[in-house]
Amino acid sequence: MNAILNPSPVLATPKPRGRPRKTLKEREDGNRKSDLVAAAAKLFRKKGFDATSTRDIATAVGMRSGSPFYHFKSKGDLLYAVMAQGMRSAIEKQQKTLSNTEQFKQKTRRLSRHLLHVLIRHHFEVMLGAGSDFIPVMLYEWRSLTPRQRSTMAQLQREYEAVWLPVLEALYASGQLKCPVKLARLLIFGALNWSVQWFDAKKEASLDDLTEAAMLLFIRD
Amino acid sequence: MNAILNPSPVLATPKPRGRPRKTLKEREDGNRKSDLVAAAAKLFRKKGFDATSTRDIATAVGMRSGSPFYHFKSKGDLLYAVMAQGMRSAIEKQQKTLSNTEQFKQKTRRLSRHLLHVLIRHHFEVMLGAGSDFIPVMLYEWRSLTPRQRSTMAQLQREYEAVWLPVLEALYASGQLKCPVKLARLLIFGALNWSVQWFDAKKEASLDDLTEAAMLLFIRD
DNA sequence: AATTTTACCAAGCAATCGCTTGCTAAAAAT
DNA sequence: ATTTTTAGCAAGCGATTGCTTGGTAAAATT
Repeated sequence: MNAILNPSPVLATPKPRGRPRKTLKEREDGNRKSDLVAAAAKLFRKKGFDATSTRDIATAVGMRSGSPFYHFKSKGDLLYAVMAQGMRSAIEKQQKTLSNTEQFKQKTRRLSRHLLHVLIRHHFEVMLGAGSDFIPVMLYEWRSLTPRQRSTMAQLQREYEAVWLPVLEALYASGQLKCPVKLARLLIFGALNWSVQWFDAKKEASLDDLTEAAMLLFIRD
Repeated sequence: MNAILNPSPVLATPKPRGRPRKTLKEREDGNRKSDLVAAAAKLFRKKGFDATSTRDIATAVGMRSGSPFYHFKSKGDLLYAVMAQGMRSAIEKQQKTLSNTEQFKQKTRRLSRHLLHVLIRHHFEVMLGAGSDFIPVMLYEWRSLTPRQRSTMAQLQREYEAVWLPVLEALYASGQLKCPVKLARLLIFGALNWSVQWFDAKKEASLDDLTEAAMLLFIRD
C-alpha cells in the first residue's frame, strides 16, 4: 500500500518519525523540572534573562524547543522559579548556619561582631560559592518579574534580612558601627552584592579574605 | 492620466505621500543625534537594553522606526554612545569638582578625608542626580557590549577611579581606613553603585545624607 | 540656477522569539 | 488487561526584532 494513497493521518502507519524518544530510565528518572531550573539559572546569569531564549534552555537539558512549556507555563515563571528557589534555600542555609554558631555564646560585644562575620561569610558563599547562580539572577533580573512576583520576592528578601537588623542595631548601640542602621544596611548589602560583578574564583582573594576585608571596612575596634 | 496606467515609479507624479515631513526649523535644529542618545539612555535605564526596541527609541524622539539607523549604524552602537558619553562627562565633572576643592588646602589628615567626601558626593550626584541615566546604564548593561567596546569602557573607568586610589591610600596610611586599599575600593564602589537599585529621590534621604552615611560607615575618627 | 548633502520616511525582509497544537510512547494506576 | 497519566517531540503560528532599501523634500554648497 502506497503512503501517498493513504493521506489520512489517523489511518497512516504509526511508524515513529524523527529522533528516538528516550525512556524514563535513560533520562535517569527524577526531577527534570529542577534540571530546567538549574540550567535556566546558569544561562540567565551568564547571558541575562532577555538574551536567553527558551530554546537555549531546552537545548541545555537535551529537550526540544517546546518541551519546557510542559513543565513551566511561561519563560517568566521559570525565572520566578529560579529566584524563589534560590531565596528559599538561602534563607534555610542562613538559619542553619546561625544555629550552628549560636551554641557557643560569648560576651555580647564580641558576639554581635562575630554574628555579623558569620552572616557576611555566608552571604558571600551564597552569591559566589560553587554552583550558586540563583541569587545573582535574583539580584540582577528584578525588572523581568511581574508586580505580583516582585512583591513575594521582596517578602522573601525581608525574611532573609530580618536576621541582620538586630545585629546591626547591637553594633550601632555599642559604637562599633557609626553609620545609622537603616542606611548602613543598604550600603553594606550594596558592597556585598556588587561583588558578583567583579569576583573571580580563580583569582587572588578567597571568600574568607573578602569577609575579613568587609569587617575591617564596616566595623570598628 | 490614470495612475494605474503609469506603473513606473520614476515617471509617477512626485505627489508627497504619507505624513508631512518636518522642516529643520520645526525640528528646532541642532543635535538630533544627542536627542537619540538621551532618549536611549532613559529607556535603557528604565526597561533595560534588550527590552528596549529601536522603535521605542525612535518614537521617543518623534522619528519613524528606521530613522535612528541614519545616525547610528546599530542599536549596540547607540548603547556604547550612551555609556561613553556618560563616562566622559562624569570624568570631566569630577576633575572640575576636584579643582574647585583643592584650592583651600588643609592639614593632610583632614585633607584626604575631605577629598573622599567630595568624591563620594560627586559620585552620588552622577548616579542619582536629576537626568543622569547614563552612568546607571553603564553600570548595569556591560553584558551587551562587544569585547572591544568593553575594554575601552574599562579604560574610562580606570581613568575615573584613578583619582580615588591615592586618597584611599592616604587614608589607609593614616589609619582612618583599616581595610586594604584594593578590596576597599571594590567594596566601597559596590556600596555606592548599588544605591541605583534602591534610591528614591522623593523619599527621606538626600544625597548629602547618603554621603554622610557612607563616610561614617567607611572612615574612622 | 544647478548640484550635492542632510535628514529623514515608507515599506518591508529575514530572523528570532515565546508559545500552542496534535500527537505518541512509556510508565503508572486501575 | 485496560485505561490514564506523564513527559515529552514535531511542526509551526503570529508577533516582534534589528536593520535595509529606495525614495524625497529641504538645506547647504557651488
